[in-house]
Parts: sequence; structure tokens; C-alpha cells
Amino acid sequence: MAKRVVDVLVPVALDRAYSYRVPEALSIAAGDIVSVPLGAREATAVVWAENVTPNPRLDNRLKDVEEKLEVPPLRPELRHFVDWVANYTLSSRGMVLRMCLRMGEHLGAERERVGVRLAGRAPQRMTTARERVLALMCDGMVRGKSDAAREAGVSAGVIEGLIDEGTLETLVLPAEPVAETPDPEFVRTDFTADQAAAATMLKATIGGDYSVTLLDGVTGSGKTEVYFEAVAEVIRAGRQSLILMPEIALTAQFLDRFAARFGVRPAEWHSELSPRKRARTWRAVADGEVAVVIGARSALFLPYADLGLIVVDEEHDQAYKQDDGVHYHARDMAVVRGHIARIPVVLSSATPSIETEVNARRGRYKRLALPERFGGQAMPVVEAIDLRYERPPAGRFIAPSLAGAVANTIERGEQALFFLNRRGYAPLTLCRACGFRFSCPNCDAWLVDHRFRRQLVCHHCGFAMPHPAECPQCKAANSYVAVGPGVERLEEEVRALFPSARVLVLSSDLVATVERLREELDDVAAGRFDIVIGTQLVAKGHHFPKLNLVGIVDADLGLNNGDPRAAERTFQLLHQVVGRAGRDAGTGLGLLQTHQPEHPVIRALIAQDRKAFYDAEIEARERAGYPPFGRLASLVVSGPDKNDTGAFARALARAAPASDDVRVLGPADAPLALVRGRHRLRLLIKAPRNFDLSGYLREWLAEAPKAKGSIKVEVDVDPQSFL
DNA sequence: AGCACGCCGACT
DNA sequence: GTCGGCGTGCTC
Repeated sequence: MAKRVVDVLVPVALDRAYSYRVPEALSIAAGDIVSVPLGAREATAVVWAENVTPNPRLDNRLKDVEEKLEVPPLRPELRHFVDWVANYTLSSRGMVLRMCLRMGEHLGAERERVGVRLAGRAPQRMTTARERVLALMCDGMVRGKSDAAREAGVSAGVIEGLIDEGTLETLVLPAEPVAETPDPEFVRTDFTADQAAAATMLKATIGGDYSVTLLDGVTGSGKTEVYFEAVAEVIRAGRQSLILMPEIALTAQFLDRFAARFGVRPAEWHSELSPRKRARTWRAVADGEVAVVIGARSALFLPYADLGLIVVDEEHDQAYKQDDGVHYHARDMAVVRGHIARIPVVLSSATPSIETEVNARRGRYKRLALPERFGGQAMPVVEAIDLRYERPPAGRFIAPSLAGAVANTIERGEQALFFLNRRGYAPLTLCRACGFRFSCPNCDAWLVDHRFRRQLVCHHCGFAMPHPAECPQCKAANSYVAVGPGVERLEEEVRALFPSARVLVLSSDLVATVERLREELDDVAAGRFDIVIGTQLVAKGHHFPKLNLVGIVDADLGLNNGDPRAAERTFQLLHQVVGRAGRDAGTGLGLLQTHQPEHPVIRALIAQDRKAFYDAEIEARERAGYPPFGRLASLVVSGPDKNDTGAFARALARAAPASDDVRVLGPADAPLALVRGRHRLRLLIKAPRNFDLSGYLREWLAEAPKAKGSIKVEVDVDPQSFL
């Protein structure tokens, strides 16, 4: 009888599963994680289905499944999710599976941790290093080998030597748990009536079927503590919770808040985990040993043993969109995973995305509103500084009234924040003599002056060059002018204005390590700085008790780039930043420097009239047929040769299947027409709301001419930029 | 995504 | 004469 055959999905860029024979000795079922030969190498892959009718043409080419790994199988819910995401995003199923198997080759047997303990016998020869070890170990405690060496201040070799002599004995340590079990009753939070009501409603969704709840509350209204009650309920039920965060590396304070509520820190999942930690966490999640995972978007693809709740914190945040490899939006896919797993999903935000707001207004999502700040804290007062009437001095960017407000603030011993979402010293450098502008040789972008690094830098491809001594065009010497402000230039101005203030600049390119950043944020929270100058980095998830003034240096930045989503994004970002002001003591003040105080975004921020802004935005979207009232996809064609790339993009556009529902726009230059030496053209596809856009695109790409050479086509369903 | 195979430039 | 650049194509 012919051997049994199974279809195995391998984590490579393949959409179809491959067939493998199953050796008699292996007991294998769908979902099992196996090792299979693939070309010259071995791959960790997943059995997707039984194959009762193997392709006869492959008969003598089928290879055997190598082994079954001692790991829990991927549950049907997750396999279904992989298929769904691949189909929706037009990615290969293998690449989506790969996101679930991110622990890679470290899945193998757990390496034993070896501990040492004093055995009694004195060493034949005594040295000072050995004395230190004995002094440490004389308490009879068991310590890990490396811990013992570190604590005694000796090298690992000294410990080994004492083991050889029989002075120390070794024993296998139990594996350290990835995270301790959180205690749902560790602390009882004192809630206001609003919060208690929201917590009760949210708890009522736990254990029920799929549901989506928008937890809608201003900064400081206690959204986190409210959804912690839902998490507590899931822990009581013995199931797992996932809390998604936009940028996990920056959320040390969040871990502490979690620990304050549950007694221990949750398990973390993000790209900066070490391979070992990653493998152990993956396994603990799969084994159901971890009750709560807090993670970046990739945590959505973990193999939870029994997921009972997904929370998406700051659901409007752009960082949830993955734009390389598989293009997906983690908030949307969280809702899909919740639907497939039949569990509740909580979306939390002070400034919901238009999509979520529309879903809440239509009743597709339940809304729980927390309208007030915790402890009756007032919202910050927000005012505009009209730069048309109050100009900063030439070459300066801080208007006198903003400078005055900052002076008052630091005099009172409080902190001020200058927000400017621009890294470096100046976004543009030009030659005063001939007008030459420094631009990137590989990209369609200006070179940004980074004086701290003493370089001109491209923010898109990383190209960097030193400031040349003379203008490359007219050879004039010392003719450069820096145009516009970046945080480094702002720092100069701030130090000149406030010479005795303690100033800190926070910008992603100045961050040495995440640890260092966490220390700096702690220093700010502890009041060791008077003035913080920051980019987007400061907008997210930090609580600075003494911060009472936020100055937005350029509120117009990002408003006028023509993207229909620009207004929404600017509103969300500025609202979040202004919300940093005045959370503990006194009333906070937000000052927006702007040239267009009548702009709906600025007006909404000043009047604190969120509803008016959403009404207008939603109406505009509806009128234009933009999401969520219509659907969008983009095809970006890129290649090294401009003409070839353009010709292919036009051929691709001509191959679009005819449809009364669909409009294909372009090809036009993509928002960045040249990146890393590749020319980029974009097709935008508009379709009605209930249209099967993925199916349409799949049919189109199957019939269309294939990209050859180094021309590439990237598909993005639901792109974030509408431009 | 890897990895091997394959065909044209600067070196021990 | 080889080493090696990365373009192209395959992996049950």
C-alpha cells in the first residue's frame, strides 16, 4: 500500500502547500509542527491537511516528513486565520505562516539551566577569586552558573574549576517561567461611577461570543485600568489575553501599571526580544503557561493555547500598519482573529480612527465612553498662537508668547514640552549664492541636516554625506543656509532663550538603546529636566506628572500634504501630545503655533470639539467614497529603470479586468517617486464598500503580464495613504 | 524567503 | 587562468 501523504505549509514565499509522505513511525495530524526537507535544507513547517489524492506526477519526488516537533499543534483557529490573512492581503500563505513561527530554529529542546551549590569539600589550592566564590556560596543557596560568577565578580572559569575540584556541585535548575501568573485580585482599583460602569459592561462581554467594543476616553480617563478589569475576568476564567500596543519598546510605564494591578509583569512580545527569550515566550504562549501577552502587532500571530480577549490599545495608531512583507493592519486583523476565535475585542483610543468611529456610530461596535479625566482633572486649555500676526524673530521658531509661557512654567518648577515632529537640525539645506538644494542621489527627498552627527542624511534610504566645504554647483564657500527647523535646531534656540534650564532632546535618531531611552523618560518623569524637546517619540504612553505646558512648534506640519488622511492623523497626533499637559497638578496648557487657526483640525483642538471634527471628516470621506465608505487598494510598481518601470505599470493598468464597480487610477508617481534608487509608480484601485477587492486583484494579477527582471509589484489592500 | 546555478569582471 | 558579483528559478 502506498504511504500516507499530507500537505505541509512551509514558511517560505509559497502560496500552496507541498506534499510529503508520512513514515509509518510518525503519528501526524493537521496542525502538527514538523520538520521537513525543502531543497537542500530543513524547514520547520505545519501540516495543513490530509492529502488523499496526491498528484501522480509527483509520485517519485515526494520526500518524507523528517520528524514531528514536541510542541502543541497549531490550532484550527490560527490555521484559519493564516488562510484568511493571506487571502485578504494577497500574500503567500507561507509568508503569513512564517509570522506565526517567528521563534525559528530555536524551537528545539530547551537548553538546561545549570545551577551550582556548595558541596563542602575545600579546594586543594585556594585563590582570592575562589575565596570570593566560597564567601558568596557559603549560604548554601543554589545559583545559576553565570549568576554565581557575576555575583562573586569572577570569571566563569573559576566556577568551572571549583566544580572540577568537587567544591561546588551542579544541578539542573527548573526553567525560569517567562512570566509569573498575574493575580486578578491583587489590587482593587477605585473607580469613578463612569469607570465602574464601563468596567462592568466590558466584563460582561468576557466569556461571550465575538464582539467589538470601542473604549473611548480622553487621555488620563483611565481606559487602561478599565480594560484591565476585562483582562482580570479572562484570567479568572483561566484563558489568555493579548494586549496590543503600537510601540512596545517604549512602554516600560505600562508594564509597571500592569504590575501595580496584577502583582507581576506580563509576558512581552516584540522585535527586540533575544532569540532565546523569543523561543521561550513562544512556547509558553503555546503551552498556555502565559496568561497575558503585551505585544507589538506581530503578537497577533502567536499560537495562543486558549485566547479569550484581544485589546488594541491606541487603536488609531499608524504603527499598527505593517508596510513590508505582508501588508496588514494589526487592528483590523485583530478584529478578524477575534471573529474567527469567537472572542471579544476591545479597541481603546482617545481619538479613534475614522473607520472605528463610523463602526461605533453605526452600532457595529459597542461604544463605552469615559468622558472625564481621572480624579476630576481638567482637560488642558488649548490656544492657538497665530503666526501671521505674532512672528518669531528671523531664523527663530518660537513665538514670544510661547517663550513667555514656558518661562512662567519653569519658574513655577513645572515642566514644558516643545513638540516638533522633525528629526535633525533642518529639513532643507540650500546654497545662498546659487539656490542649489541638497537632495538624495537615491531618493526623491531633501537631505536633512544632522549637525549632531555632522552629516547630511536621507531619511528614506539612510544615505549620508559630510557637509562639503563648498557648494557642489557654484563652488561658493560657506554659502549654506539651513531652512526650517528640526529638533536639533530648536534645541539651540531653547538653550539661548532659557540658559539655566535643564533641557533634554528626545528623537529616535538620538536614542542609543531602548534601555537608555527608558532611563531618560524616567528622568523626565522624576523632574530632572525642565524642558523636553521631542518628536513623535514623546507622544506615546508616558506620564510626566510635572509637565504642564505643551508647545506645538508647527501645528500645520503634516496638514497640507494633500493626503485625505492628513487631517485625521494631525488631529490624533496633536490631541495626544497636548493631552500630555497637566495630568497631575493644576490645569495644563497647550499652545499651537499655526498659520491657519481657522483650519478644522486646529479649531477642533482648541474648542475641544471632537464631535464636530469627526462629523466633518466622516462626511468628507462619504462624499469622496473613501474608506470606510468605499474600499481602496494600491499597487506600487518599482524598478531601477524609469522607462521600463513606467511601461510595465501602464501594461499592468491596461490588464485590469473590466468592472462597473471598480475604478483604476494611475499609474502616477508614488508619494516617494524614487527610493533607494528604485523608481516607484502607483496604481490606486477604488471599489464600493462590499466589493471583494482581494478577489478582483487576484484575478487581475493572474491574468496580467508578469513582472520580469528587477521590477516588483507590491500589493497593499487598505493602504493608509490615499494619495 | 533561502539557496543553487549560471554567466561576465578584477585578482592571487 | 580562478574568485565572486548578484540575476533567475526552484523548493513536494
